[in-house]
Amino acid sequence: MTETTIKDIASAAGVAEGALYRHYPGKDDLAWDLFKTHFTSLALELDALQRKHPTLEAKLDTMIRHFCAFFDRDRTLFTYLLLSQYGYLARVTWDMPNPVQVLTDVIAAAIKRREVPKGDPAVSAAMVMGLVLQVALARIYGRITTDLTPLADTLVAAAWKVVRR
Amino acid sequence: MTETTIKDIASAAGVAEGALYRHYPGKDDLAWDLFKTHFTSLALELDALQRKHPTLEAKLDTMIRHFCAFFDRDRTLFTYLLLSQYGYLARVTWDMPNPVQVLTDVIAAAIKRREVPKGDPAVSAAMVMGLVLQVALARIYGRITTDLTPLADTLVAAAWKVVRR
Amino acid sequence: MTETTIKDIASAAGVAEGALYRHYPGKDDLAWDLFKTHFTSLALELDALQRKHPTLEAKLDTMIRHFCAFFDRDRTLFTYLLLSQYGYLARVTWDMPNPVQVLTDVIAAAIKRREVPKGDPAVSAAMVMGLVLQVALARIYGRITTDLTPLADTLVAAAWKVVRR
Amino acid sequence: MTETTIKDIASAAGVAEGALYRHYPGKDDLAWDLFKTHFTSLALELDALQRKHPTLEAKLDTMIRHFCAFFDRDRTLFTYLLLSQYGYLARVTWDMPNPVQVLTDVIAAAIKRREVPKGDPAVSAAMVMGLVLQVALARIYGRITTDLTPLADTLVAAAWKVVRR
DNA sequence: TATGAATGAGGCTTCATTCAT
DNA sequence: GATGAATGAAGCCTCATTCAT
Repeated sequence: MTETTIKDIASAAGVAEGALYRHYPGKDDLAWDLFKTHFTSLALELDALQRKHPTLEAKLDTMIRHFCAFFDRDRTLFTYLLLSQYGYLARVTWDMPNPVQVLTDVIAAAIKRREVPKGDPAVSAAMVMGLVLQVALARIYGRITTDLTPLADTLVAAAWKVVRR
Repeated sequence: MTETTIKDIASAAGVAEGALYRHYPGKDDLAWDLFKTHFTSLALELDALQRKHPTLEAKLDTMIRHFCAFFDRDRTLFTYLLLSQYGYLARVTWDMPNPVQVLTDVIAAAIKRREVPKGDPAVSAAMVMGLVLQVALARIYGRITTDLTPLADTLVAAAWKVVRR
Repeated sequence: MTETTIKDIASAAGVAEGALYRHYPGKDDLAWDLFKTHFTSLALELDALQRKHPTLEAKLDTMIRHFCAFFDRDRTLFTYLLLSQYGYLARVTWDMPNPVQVLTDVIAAAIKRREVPKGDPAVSAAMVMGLVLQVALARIYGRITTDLTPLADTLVAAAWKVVRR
Repeated sequence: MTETTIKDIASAAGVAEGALYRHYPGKDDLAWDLFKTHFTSLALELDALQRKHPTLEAKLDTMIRHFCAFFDRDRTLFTYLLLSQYGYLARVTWDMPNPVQVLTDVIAAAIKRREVPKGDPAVSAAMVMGLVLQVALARIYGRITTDLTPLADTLVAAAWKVVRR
């Protein structure tokens, strides 16, 4: 967020501006760290969840519900991640835990074991991701007024249809 | 774009900084006008296209193909719209032509004439929108290497499944 | 006036900005010329008037009445001269016709012919000048609501007392 | 002063440009505050002095001498106040301490107790003010070379004659 | 010769970063 | 270790001046 100043962040954190520089070399590092931490966490959580289920359908179900719950629980953080993603996606490296990658891998595995038909898993993953994120965005901008959790069934069903191609 | 300076914009436009102020009151107005102009155009184009077709399936088909073609033709502009949307979506008023609204209206009409089952058209529209935009984003960030047009069939099929619920 | 732009001046004069540069090398020259012209004129007028009268008392009378009439007739111009004087007084040279100098000379002559007692004529001239100008200023800023002409008697009487020391 | 830049002010104050914005919202506020502070102080000082004396003659005497001393002591500040007054007089409100108002009140009171004849006190105050200020101005522009204090007797005498009408 | 759009230097202001306390 | 005032680079904007039409 370029329109958020260090002063804002510091006072939100309840410390003085200078104190932040004891923990981070600069503003950008701070923001990137914030993004990376939660982006990574989310990926790890999703991955842990999907491992508990054998089929893609069940994996999608648990991951999407987690997403919805996360959104409804901490909208501020989710919004931050969503709105700042464009600034940071370019520096997400391949070795970093990554929600999109988790999704892609899960789909690729399902294709391999013929649970779903062939097709670029990256495309499927993007479609599923978009499905959910855009609904979240619609909620943020008030085009939808329901929380995301009540929509989870709809989203899961849609996602499943999409990956089955 | 906060990281784009007036100087950058001016030199990209081949004029001096001051010249921009003859056309726009300030930087923000310039950026907003740029966004609004193309955002509105896109909505009007999509609307004109959908009117030529009777069924939702055909309407989605033509609109999504238009999207893909737009993306492949002018990636720079599309990227600008996509990346700057978060900053401007909040000031899009209900009377402005709006791609999401076009999609929503089209789906609502299809529900009314029982072409597709009931369901919140705003949610369906968001899902379809997300489907396409996230694939575009994946292309921008290199997770997908194909152009969008070759993926149009896939996207249309996915969108159609999603709206049928 | 630093807060008056060339554009303002041009449109007030009913011409385009560029046209002014055909007559003046620059903005400053224009403003200085405007000041000098009227400043000089005023001095010449005052001088012509004072010559018609033999005594200092009569000279002051006619000059002050002229001042008052000028103020009441063209307040805009007078205000411009008054408010811009500080910016230009420094470049008024000794050979330029100058209202203060006229006043000073007139007083010096009266001292010489013993019409009034000795004393620095520059000080007397300043006092008389101030007497009148500050009342004009009070009028401009609304501390006084009468025009200046009705106050001429008062001003003349005051000025006369002041120069008699 | 439009020709004084923030940089000038800052370096004159021995700080960097940005530091000023911790104390003032903007350049104009800074200049206005500087003016207001000293304008007000002067009024309060003059008022305190005049209260110590019973007659208008004595009040004028002490106030004018104070003026002269102020001028001779801090010519830079006095010049600033004098030259910038035109820009700020318009925003001097009636409830602000004001040297001209002090003078006006003092004269009005003297009229009431019949120390001096009737007449608009605002006009008398303007004349006295002008008397002194114009001599100060003449000093600033070099038309007079004496300091003001040696001229105090002259100024007081002139002022007294003026208010007696 | 007049027009007014374009130029660009220079001013005001913001804010990430530093550093004395 | 924390604070927050000071720093100063860099951005936005204004406007005197130029110049193609």
